Amino acid sequence: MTEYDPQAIEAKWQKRWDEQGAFHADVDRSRPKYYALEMLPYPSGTLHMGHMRNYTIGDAVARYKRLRGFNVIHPIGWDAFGLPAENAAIQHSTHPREWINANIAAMKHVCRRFGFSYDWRREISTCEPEYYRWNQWFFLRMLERGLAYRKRSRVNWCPKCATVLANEQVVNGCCWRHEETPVEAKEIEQWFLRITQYADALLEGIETLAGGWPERVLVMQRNWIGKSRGAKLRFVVAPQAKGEAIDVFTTRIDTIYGASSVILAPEHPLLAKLVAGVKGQAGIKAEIARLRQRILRPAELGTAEKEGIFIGRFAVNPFNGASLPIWVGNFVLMEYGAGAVMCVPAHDQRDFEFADKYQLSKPIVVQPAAGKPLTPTTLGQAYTDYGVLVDSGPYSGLASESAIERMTSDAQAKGLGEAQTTYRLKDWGISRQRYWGTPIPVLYCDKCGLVPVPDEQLPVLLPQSMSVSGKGQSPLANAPEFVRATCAKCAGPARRETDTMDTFIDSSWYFYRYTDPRNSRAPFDPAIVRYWFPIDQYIGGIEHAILHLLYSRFFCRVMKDLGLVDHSEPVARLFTQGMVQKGGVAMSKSKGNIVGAEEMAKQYGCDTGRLYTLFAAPPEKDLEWSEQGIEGCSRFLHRVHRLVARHAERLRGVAVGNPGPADLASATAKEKALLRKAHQTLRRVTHDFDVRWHFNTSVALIMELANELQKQEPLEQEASPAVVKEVFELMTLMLAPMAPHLAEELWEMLGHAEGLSSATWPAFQAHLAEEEQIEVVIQINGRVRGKLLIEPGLSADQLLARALADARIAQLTANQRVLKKVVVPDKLVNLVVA
RNA sequence: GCCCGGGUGGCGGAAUGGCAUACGCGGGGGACUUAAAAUCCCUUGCCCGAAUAGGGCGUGUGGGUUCGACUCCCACCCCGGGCACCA
Repeated sequence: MTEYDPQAIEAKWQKRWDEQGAFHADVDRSRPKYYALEMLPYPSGTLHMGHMRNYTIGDAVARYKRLRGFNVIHPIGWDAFGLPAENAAIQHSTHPREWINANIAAMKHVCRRFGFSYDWRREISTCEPEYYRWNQWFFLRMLERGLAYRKRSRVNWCPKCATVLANEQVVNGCCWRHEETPVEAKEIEQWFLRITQYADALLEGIETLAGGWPERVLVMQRNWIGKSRGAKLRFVVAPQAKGEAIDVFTTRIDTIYGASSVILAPEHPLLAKLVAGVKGQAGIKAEIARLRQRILRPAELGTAEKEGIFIGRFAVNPFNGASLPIWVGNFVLMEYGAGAVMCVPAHDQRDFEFADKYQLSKPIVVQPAAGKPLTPTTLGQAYTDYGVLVDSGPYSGLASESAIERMTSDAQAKGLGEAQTTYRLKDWGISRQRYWGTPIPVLYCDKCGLVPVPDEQLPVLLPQSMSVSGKGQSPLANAPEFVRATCAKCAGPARRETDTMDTFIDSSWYFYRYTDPRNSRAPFDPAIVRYWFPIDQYIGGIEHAILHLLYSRFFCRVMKDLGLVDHSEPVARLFTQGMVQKGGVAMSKSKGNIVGAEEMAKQYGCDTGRLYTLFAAPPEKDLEWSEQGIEGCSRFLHRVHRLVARHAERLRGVAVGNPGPADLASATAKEKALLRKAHQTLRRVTHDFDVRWHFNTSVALIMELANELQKQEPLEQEASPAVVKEVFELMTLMLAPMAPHLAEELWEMLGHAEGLSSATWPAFQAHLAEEEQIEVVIQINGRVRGKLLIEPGLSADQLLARALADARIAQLTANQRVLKKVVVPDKLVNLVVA
C-alpha cells in the first residue's frame, strides 16, 4: 500500500490535465454555460495564501459547476501596467516590462503548482499591445461620443507618485498608495471620462443587482454616486444694479425662511468681483486666500473648526426679500452643488456651528410635528428632521415634504431657481503622467488642433527603450521619437499626447477579452460575449467595492450604447471573500507576515492548503492562519488516502449500481449506515455549494463521513464491495472541488480509467438518507428530562402516548397538573406542568 | 455622528425557533513501540457530586414575545469595517 505523496500526485495530475486540456472551454450551445472569475491579479511578484484563498474559492466553484454539467469558463490574466512596475524599474534600473514579466512568470508558476483549473489559452496580460490597443480603441469611441473630453482642472496630485489620482484613489485626503501623504491640489489639462452621464443608470442598475451582490457593496456604490434632489436658487447680490447673483444648492428649500446668511466656498469664481471695492478689501482677500489654503488632514476633516469671513456685501433671500450677509466659509466645497450654500443655522448642524462662532441669528422655521415646540433657548443643536413650517410666510403650517414640493415649483414659476439633482460622483480623470500605461491615442496639430489617432494606426505603441526617472513631467515627453508624429488630417507635423491612461481602464473590460482573447479585428466578437455573459460568479476582495466595480459597470453601459453587448450589468453575482490574516493583521509584504504559497505547497501539498483555506472559516469571513490547523487538514487527507488505499485493490473491478429500495431491504445494518451517512452528507454538501456557500461545513461533513467509514471498519465484513465502493466514490466526488489532485488519484485507485473531467456530481437519493430510528426529546417545562427512540413519521398522538408511557416521565409528572402538551412530530414532546 | 458586519468552550468555528458547542485544533488518558515519531482508541464547557446517578449554570448585557430563543423584537455595551463638512 502506497503512502499519500502529495508532491507526486499533484505533479502527476497537473501534467495529465495539461495534456488533456481538461479545462479548456469553448462556446457550446448544447450545454448551460458558467462564467467563474476571480479578480485580475496585479503581478507584484509574491503570491501568498491571501491570494490563494481567492483562487481556491473560485476553483472549487468552477470544478463543482463542471461536475454539474456546466460548460465552465475560468480564465486568468495579469493586470500588468501600473506604478509599482515603473517604481521597481527605477529602483533596480531595469525596464518595467522585464520586472513585470519576471513577476508574471513567477506567479504563473505558483498558480500552476496549485493546479487551478484555468483555461491557460485565454491568459492575457494588459501591458501587451494586443490588449492595450483596445483600451485605445474604446477611448476613441468615447471621444467620438463626447464621453472623453479634455479639461483644465484642479486635480488630486500625489507628490510621491508624481501623478494625478482619480477621486476614487483618494482615501481620507491621502493617496491610496501613500496613506500618509496628503493629496495636493494642482491645475493641469486632463482627460476625463464622462461617467457622470451614467450616474442615474448606474444608480438604477444597483437595484437589479440586489440579491446577487453583497448588500454592503451596493450601499457603498450608492453612497459614492451620492444622488441628492434639491433646488438651485438664485440669491441676487445687493445693490441689484450690479446684476450679480449667487446660485445656491439646497435639499431643504423648506428652511429658506430661516436663512441668516449666504456662504461661498473660498474658491468661488464670483468672489473677486464681489470683494472688489468693499471696505477693507485687502484684509478680506488675504483671509479668503488663507481659507483657500486649507489642506485638511484626514483626522481634521470632520472635526476642523468652521471658519469664515463676512465679505461686506449682502444678497437677497428670493423668498422673503431679506437682506443676508455674504460670507466665505472653509466648510463650503466648490466641487459640490453650486459652491455656495444658504446658511440656516437652526436646521443644519454645520450652519449651526458656524453661527455659534460668529454670533449669527438662528431663526426657527421648522417645528417637530409632535412634542414640545423648539425655542431659541432649548435649541442646543440644529433640528434637521422634517416637521411643520412656521414663520415661513404663505408656507407656514405645511409639512416639510409638501413645502419642498410647493416651494420648488413656486421658485421655478417665478424664475427664482429650479429643481436640481446633484451627484457626489465626479467624472473619471484618467490622465497619468507616467510611462508604464496605455498611451492616450490623440495628436495635437498646430493647424488642426486635437486629432484622434485613426483606428487603423492603432495600437499607439509604448516606446520600447525608455529611461524612466520618475521625476517631473510625463516620461513620454522626453522621447522625441514618440512625441513627433504626423497629423492624421493634414499630414503636417503633430505632437503626440504624452500622458498614459489610468490602469483602472485595463481592468474595466478585461473579462470580455477573456472570451475572445486573440481577436485582432475587434476587442471581442459580440456573439461570443453573448454566449458567456454575464459573469455568473465574480470573486474578489472588498477593496474593489467601488473603484474597479463601478468603472466596470460604466464600461459595460458604454459598450451597450456602442452596440457591442446587450446586457446592462457585467456581473450577475459578486462574492467578496475575507482576508487571510496572521497575528490578527492581513498578510502583506510590508507587515512581514506572509505565508508563501509555494512554500506551503512544498511542505504539505496544495490540496492541504486549499482544504485549510476552505475549512478554517466561512469564505466571507477573515481567516486566521494557523500552522496547527494546516496539520489537521494534512492529517485528514492522509487518512482518506489510507482508507481508500486499504480497500482499493479489491474494489477496483467491482461494478457499482445504485441500490434501490429493493436492495435496501436486504442490506445489512452496516451497509445501511454507510449509505445513510453518505447520502446525508451529499444532501448537505450539495446545499452548501448551491445555496449557502459555506465550504467550511462541507469539509466538516466529509470529515464526518470519513469518520463513519473508519468506525465501520472492517469494511470487508458485513458490507458488499459494491456498497463500500459507492460510498468511497461519493466521498471522492464531494472532495473533488476542494482537493482535486487527491480526488483524481482516489478515483483512479477505485478503477476509473477516465479522469474526473468525465465524472458527474452524484444524485442524492432521499430514501437512502432516511433514518430508521430517530431520537426525540421529552421535555418538562422546556427542560430535557428524557429521550425516546422512535420510527420516523410517528403521529403526534402516538408520540405523546409513548412519551407519557416513559417510566421516568411518569414519575416526574406524577403529582403535577399537565397544563399543556406540545408535540412536534419527529422532534420532541414538551409537557408544561405546574 | 451615520450605515453595514460581528460578539458562542482554551482556540478556529457548528447549529430551517426544538438535545447549544458538529468538525478541526489544543489538552488529558491509553494501545502499538526498546524508545520516539506516525497511527489507532477513549476523554475533554463550567459548577456541585465518589459517580460513565442526578442536579444547577451557561451563546456580550438588560428586558420582551414563545410551551420552548444563539436564532425573533426593544434598549444598551464592546469589537471590526465603510462613509463622513455632500448643503
